Amino acid sequence: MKDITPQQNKVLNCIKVYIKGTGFPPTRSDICKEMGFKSPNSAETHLRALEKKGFISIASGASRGITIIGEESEQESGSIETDNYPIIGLVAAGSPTLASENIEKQVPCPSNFFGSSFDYFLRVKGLSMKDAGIMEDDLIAVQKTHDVKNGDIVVARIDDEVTVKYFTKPSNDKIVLEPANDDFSDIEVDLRSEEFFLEGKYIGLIREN
Amino acid sequence: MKDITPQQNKVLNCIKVYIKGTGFPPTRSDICKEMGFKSPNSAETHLRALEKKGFISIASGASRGITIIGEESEQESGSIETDNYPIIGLVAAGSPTLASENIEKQVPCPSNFFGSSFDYFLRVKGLSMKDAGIMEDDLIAVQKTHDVKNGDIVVARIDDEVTVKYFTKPSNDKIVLEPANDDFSDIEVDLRSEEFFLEGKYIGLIREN
DNA sequence: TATTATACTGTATATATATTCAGTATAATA
DNA sequence: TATTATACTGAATATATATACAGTATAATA
Repeated sequence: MKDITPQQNKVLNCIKVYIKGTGFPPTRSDICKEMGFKSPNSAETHLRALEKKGFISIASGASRGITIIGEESEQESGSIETDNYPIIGLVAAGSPTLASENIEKQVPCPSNFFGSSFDYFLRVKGLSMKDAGIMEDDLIAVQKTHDVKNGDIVVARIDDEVTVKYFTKPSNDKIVLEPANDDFSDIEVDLRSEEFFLEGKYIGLIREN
Repeated sequence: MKDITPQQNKVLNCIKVYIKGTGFPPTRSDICKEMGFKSPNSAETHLRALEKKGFISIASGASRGITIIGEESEQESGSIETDNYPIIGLVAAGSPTLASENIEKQVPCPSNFFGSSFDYFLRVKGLSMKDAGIMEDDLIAVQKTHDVKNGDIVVARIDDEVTVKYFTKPSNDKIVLEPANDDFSDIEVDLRSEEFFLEGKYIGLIREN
């Protein structure tokens, strides 16, 4: 990061203030108004200088395409590593992808909250794991992994159907998914004929009341 | 804040994800690409609906003039209001005091994690609330309050015994504490003869596996 | 001394973008 | 039944905006 000049610093600051105030970056013209410039090119050259020095990035062709770089780590002393984790709706059919249209919202959560790391929250539908204390609309923290043991609670996909169950693999070509509710029956998967995909492992649970 | 439709929620999230990724809001066209729309007017009408319902504001005439409303903490890059909350062991006898000898450990947690604010975590002992999905060793977030309604799950103390149960107050001098497990019976408290203290209200739950 | 970076004004323009208008269709509501 | 909200396609357009080009001027390098 090269040295910033006082004037460039003013411009950079004016951009930050603008974003804080409006939620989106300024145009060249906006910067002119804020700084008192009379030509949009004044803003342009400052932006290019700031870009060259690594303080901002400019999306080519896009309007208001200014991104402030390196402002993530403004953490106070003693603050904890917090990340945003997406909540994904457990749709009956289809993979719980991280595509934006499936994301209910992002929630902040300390990354080591459940001991093990995890990748996303899945909103539970149905009561098939009721006796394990997993209720409808609970959020389960899911770690994307294939490393599961017998007895683990897993998120699995069978023929586009996503489900949360106890995992057991009694033989090499067979997997049994066991619910924790007498009203439901075991799901037996023959790996020779059926498609089975392990989405991940249950790490922890959150219930918002 | 009126009800949001699932599709509008998807659009709102797509905007949030876009801002998170780029640092500036999307254009109508950007939203179309993300959502798979073929007409910019699809994005436009969704934006106007979201604006009408108070989820966003739209700056007239400005490009990318979308501001997410009511997400202040997430707006500021990275820093989320995180507090340390004590975990208190639910000992059979005695009040769940915040005295240091009762504090198992402090856990970091965003202060608005469960919607409502809360004061401490209580580690659950026993299975009396099993059918409500509250299992042994779960952590329940407790808000110190006396403002409870019939049907709320509360943390109560009767003669030095602390318990978690459903709360009902059928008459002015009687309180019934109902377990969520057929193996346990209701606790009826006669306020004229017995000591009853309401420690707080159940706000949410965390399970570390 | 020539070159480069800084710091501007002023004009021009291609295009990125918001926004309106005209439709179609479905479900919910009054 | 008429109306409103939702959920889209498709086309058209005024303007908001990035960006290039032509200058001027000063200070700091090499």
